[in-house]
Amino acid sequence: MATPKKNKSNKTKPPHSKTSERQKKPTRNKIIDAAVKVFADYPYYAASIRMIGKSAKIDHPLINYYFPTKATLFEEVVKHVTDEYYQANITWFEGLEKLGPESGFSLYIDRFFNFAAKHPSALRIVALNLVQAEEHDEIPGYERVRNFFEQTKQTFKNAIPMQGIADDIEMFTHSFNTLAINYLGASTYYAGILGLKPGSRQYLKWVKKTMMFVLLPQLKQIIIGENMDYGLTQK
Amino acid sequence: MATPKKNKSNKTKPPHSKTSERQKKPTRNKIIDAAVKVFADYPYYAASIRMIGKSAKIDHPLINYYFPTKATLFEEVVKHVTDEYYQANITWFEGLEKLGPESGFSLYIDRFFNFAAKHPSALRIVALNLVQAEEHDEIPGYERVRNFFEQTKQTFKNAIPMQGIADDIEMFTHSFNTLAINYLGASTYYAGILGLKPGSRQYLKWVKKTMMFVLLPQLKQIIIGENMDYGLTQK
DNA sequence: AGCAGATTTTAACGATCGTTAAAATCTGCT
DNA sequence: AGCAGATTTTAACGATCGTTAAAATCTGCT
Repeated sequence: MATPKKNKSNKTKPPHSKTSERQKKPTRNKIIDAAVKVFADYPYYAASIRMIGKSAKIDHPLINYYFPTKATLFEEVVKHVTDEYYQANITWFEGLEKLGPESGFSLYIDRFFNFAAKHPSALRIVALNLVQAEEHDEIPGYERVRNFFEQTKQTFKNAIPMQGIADDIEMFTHSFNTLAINYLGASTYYAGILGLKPGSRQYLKWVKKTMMFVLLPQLKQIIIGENMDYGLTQK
Repeated sequence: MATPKKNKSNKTKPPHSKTSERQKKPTRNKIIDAAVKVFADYPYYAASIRMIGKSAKIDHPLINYYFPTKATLFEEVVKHVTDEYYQANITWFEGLEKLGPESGFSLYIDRFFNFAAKHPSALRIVALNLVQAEEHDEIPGYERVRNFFEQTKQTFKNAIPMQGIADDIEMFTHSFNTLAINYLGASTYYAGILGLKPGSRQYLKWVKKTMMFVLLPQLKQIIIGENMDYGLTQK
């Protein structure tokens, strides 16, 4: 079997077409885009190469021409969506340091939700593949799913000046991520039990209200270093 | 195909054997037990009848004799583990009303963790099957998974006298459940990113600390009806 | 002992899966 | 025009899936 030409080093540009550069969409990109959608709907083992082929409107063996195995494709997809998320996440912090905890947190959530509405796949893919059997082999791209939390924690630490102790910051970011992944990545479930539609303004409003209700006090504690002592100090 | 004898109405007791009643374990129970384990490790579509047969040490078509379809078996499993959880959850509240929010919450979590250590399947099965594709058919037992949150909310409301408004209680229980399902039902993931072992004392200590760190202030607010005003009041 | 029904085993079905091989077609260059 | 290599299509593979049918075995009763 011939291997596909690596079109990185020898960039054979299309003669600067008027339509957007992204418009010139080679097959490989079509496959990635379709795979992102399918893997956002089905966990790794339930998603199939044939589903992706159908979604991309190509014959499914063509996928193996660009990605030798299903595992390779999934890794590429996880890399794609988590990188996208990682880059966006950095921008959500811009200017927040001037705002104080409450309005800063509020604006951060707004930016976050705005991204999630446009790119729902990242959180869904993480949510779908986060739970793993203890005794069995890992899913191919699982290392990247695992890094997801660590990345956001670092971005948070770098962006916001904090006096809180490291443990508190870790507890905060893990809980924020967990709630975000569930409420946005599994919105069908949570909206369902609330009697709302997953993408509706009402539901997103509830999620924001809930995340601020639950996490704002702890955020204040971390940022300003106050010890409000909710009865947690042990000594 | 013959249908299995319903051994509910005509209880053909074994002649009160010395060994425990549960010891007399007909095939049906062996299948349920094996299915609980397999469905706690693999999401619905990834788990197979053959895995369950192997785990129960029976030939796999025998499963179809007791459960006509995989869907029927899964529903039975979800019913089994959520009922078990529901019954246990009620007992965890016993005596808490005398204790005040902090020590009460602490004791509740201890009881909860104790149960989760002995019966890890319920939370794992919920965690594994909670995320659903938006456009496609539901998993067979999904209605019961969905009811899971509603049940615990009602138990909480009945057990603890509260002055908090309904919205606050809903935000609290949903967030508690979400964190509990993730931290205990997907412990492999979270323990992994913390560098701890999923079932270790250290990890469980971290989870408890985190849940109290995040949720105790809100619990106090709900129970005693105080309005501590973390900057959330809007009017 | 012999029967009837319950239970278990064995074999096989059609469907779907990821992957491979080979043929067919397209593309850019001489 | 004709070639070489890249890309796409077609057909098929072995493996696994849930389910069914039929035979084999077990169980309790007369």
